[in-house]
Amino acid sequence: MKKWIERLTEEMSDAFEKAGYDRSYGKVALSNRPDLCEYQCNGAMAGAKAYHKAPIQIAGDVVGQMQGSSIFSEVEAVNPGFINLKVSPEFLADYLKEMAADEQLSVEKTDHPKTILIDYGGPNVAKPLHVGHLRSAIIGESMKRLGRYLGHKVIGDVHLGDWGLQMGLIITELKRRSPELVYFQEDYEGPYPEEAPFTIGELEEIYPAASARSKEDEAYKEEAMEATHALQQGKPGYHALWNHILQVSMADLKKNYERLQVTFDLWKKESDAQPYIPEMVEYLKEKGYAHLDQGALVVDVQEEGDTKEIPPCMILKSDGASLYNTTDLATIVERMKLFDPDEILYVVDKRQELYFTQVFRCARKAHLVKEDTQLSFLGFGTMNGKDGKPFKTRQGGVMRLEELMNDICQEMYQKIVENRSVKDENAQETAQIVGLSAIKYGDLSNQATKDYIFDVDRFTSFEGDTGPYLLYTIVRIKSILNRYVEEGGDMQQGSLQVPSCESEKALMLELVNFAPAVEGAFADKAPHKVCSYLYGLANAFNRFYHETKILGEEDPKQKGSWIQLLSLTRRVLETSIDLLGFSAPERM
RNA sequence: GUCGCUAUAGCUCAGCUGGAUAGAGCGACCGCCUCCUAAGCGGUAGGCCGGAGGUUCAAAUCCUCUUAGCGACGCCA
Repeated sequence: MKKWIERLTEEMSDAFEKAGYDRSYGKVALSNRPDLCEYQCNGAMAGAKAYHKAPIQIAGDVVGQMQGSSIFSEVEAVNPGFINLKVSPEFLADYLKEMAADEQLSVEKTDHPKTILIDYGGPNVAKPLHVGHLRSAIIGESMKRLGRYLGHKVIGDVHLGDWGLQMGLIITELKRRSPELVYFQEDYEGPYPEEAPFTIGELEEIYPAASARSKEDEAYKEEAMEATHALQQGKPGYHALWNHILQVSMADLKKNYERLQVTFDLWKKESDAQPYIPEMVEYLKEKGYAHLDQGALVVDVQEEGDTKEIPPCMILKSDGASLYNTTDLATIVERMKLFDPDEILYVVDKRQELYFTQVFRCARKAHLVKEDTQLSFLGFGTMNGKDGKPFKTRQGGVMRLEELMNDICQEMYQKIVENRSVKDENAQETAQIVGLSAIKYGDLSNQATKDYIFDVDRFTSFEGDTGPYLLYTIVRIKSILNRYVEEGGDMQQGSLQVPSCESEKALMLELVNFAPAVEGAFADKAPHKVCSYLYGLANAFNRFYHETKILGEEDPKQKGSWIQLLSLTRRVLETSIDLLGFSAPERM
């Protein structure tokens, strides 16, 4: 079905054409003066120069062609040359009926489905998730859902960091604490125990301890580097330990991501890309893409037209060791081989932008990807505390994700309990749902690319532009619809009618904007566009709600129409929050 | 130093493919629960859109310069 705004524009373009002007001037846009009109067309002013006529004259000519339009009920030319439009109520109601009948709520699936691989995890094993991982997970998850809704094949990859010095550090610290373990005995030939010699809690304590020690003790650091190397060479005892670390850590990560309603299709890790490195390096050398510079193997990525110097992309360090770049490039090779994606999207901290520019250029230059494979970067800003500095715990340490979620959900629980007169057995569960909406909406409603202030008080205050407000709106609708059914109403009955009042029409006009909001959000990699749409829709509904006694309506036709409108509103709201990555409870 | 990002109401943020009177939320103030959840709704006050030039019939939006904050800039990831 043809998009709403396209239909309006088509009607307007026809009028321009009939009046003797180019139809390209007929572009219709949402009004920025809602007090005057619903939609507007500014084409008359744009065309004034080309036709050497006063804008108002052109506007008048066009308006003259639009009498009896079935799409617009009011058309008016005003100075200096605006064309103000109001949509015909019948046309609006008909469109919404189509929308309600459409599984996809009038969002068309793309004609050109792409395979898109999104990299939006990036946690390191053995380190707990902290708030730094929050944005990547939340934004990436939303992009994944948006892409799928639009018909793309989207693959989410957590891309675990499991291959750096951190592993050597943990092994070294374990050895220091429990040298008697079989993993450290040179003459031991296995088999190694099934059970890990540590819990996730211990692991999380071991890593920071090791990291701190390595900074003070040079010999210790040396040992850790050797352990890292030995692990990478496949030393059996270390490999067995690495496996334990991975298993224990992944189980914990999965639990945490699940709580965030963030799911990955792939749990690939840096180590998976390692086998691709030797061949890739050989290829880069052989084809002449890479050369030695100051002892390191690099690929030049400077391009004409650059306003600044882009340092070469380093493939191997001067000591011959691989580094992050190597792994990232090898990961691209691996992904191309396994999934042949049309696009790889990295959702990472924006400070890595230059780095990824280098990697992308290198991959493209060396033809590690196809000519038309897009490599894209969604760089997000820092999540700051109220003081404008990176978010910390009260003690000044790094805030663990689990801790943050517990705090917020606890806060939510208090509010729910305070608000309920009757005891709600599901209060804890509801608190989790509402808490998650607060966190996710709080994050996503800000532009991804900017730093933002995560103000716990604000997000837990539940007023205004927040996740809980949206959930509250949905719960309200659910409650009315449930009662309607309880009272013997039939949800299948009833047909949308022409709006009965101004606030109802406003609500209907909001509903129509669902498709462009979703499409725009995905195209611009900007989930906050869904948020602002959602907030506008919730506002429009609440206004309508306050003016209308839905269940008390005497006229069955009118009541049935409103029920249909509520049902559609609910679907749009619930679909939208699902695209953002959270859901609504039954009651709150 | 070079390059990039940011600057909009007291606070937190939208708006930036140029259009009419720059919008929300919070906070402040004033109203609204015999009625489907008041975690709601309506209203008032609050702005040289960092500054200066320029392009244009029209600039928060585009261009140049400038100030301030943040960030990135080969052997970390």
